[in-house]
Amino acid sequence: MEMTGTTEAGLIARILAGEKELFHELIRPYERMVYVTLFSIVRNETEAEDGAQEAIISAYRHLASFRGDAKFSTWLTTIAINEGRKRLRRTKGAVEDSIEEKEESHEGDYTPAPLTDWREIPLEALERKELREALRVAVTELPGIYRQVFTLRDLEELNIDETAQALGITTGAVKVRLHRARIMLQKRLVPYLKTTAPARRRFFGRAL
DNA sequence: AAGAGAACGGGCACGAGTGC
DNA sequence: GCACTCGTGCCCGTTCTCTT
Repeated sequence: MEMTGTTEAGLIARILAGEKELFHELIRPYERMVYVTLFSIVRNETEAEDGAQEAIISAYRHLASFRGDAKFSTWLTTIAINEGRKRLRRTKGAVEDSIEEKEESHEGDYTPAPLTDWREIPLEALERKELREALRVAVTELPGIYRQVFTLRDLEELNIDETAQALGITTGAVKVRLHRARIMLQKRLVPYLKTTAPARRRFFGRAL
């Protein structure tokens, strides 16, 4: 997922200079990240796929406005988050940030077909299929503010600062939300983790 | 290779805000 | 007034980087 700054900056410059076909090369390493970010907000696969497409198109259209102050991935994540919030407002007809609320409508819509991305979580230690499924469900059921931080930080592996920038919150808030998200997940997954202590330690650290 | 300092991340205590 | 949620500030441990 990492690209060197020079290569990335060079690609962007060439795209802006007219080599539009290079945009695919620029965006490819981040496609999965955009989708997972969208999914963490809308919690609906179809909406996440559509939103990811829209976010990528939006990134292309607004590429000239990328100043390079932050990493491209952070900028792209912000676009994905905004797209997700827009879709959430549209589908719910509710106020912004209603993602914190219990989302009855989406819970009804949600189909639990496995996300490919979940197999790539640092869960090689979590051998049991049922545990992986339980974790996926547990994360899906986290309150929105915690789910977003957990997704960006622990699944997308953004650092604290990038996560804070993407969500428009302080680094302190990121740390606390992440800590609390892990504790919530821990409580939900205790029955599944009893026999996988090493995995528990690796994934949840001292929270367990 | 070893030590020093910086950077980063985790976690706790505390206070503010909110709903009952 | 109390319980609960949330964010801020601070401290501590770990990892990384630089210097000798």
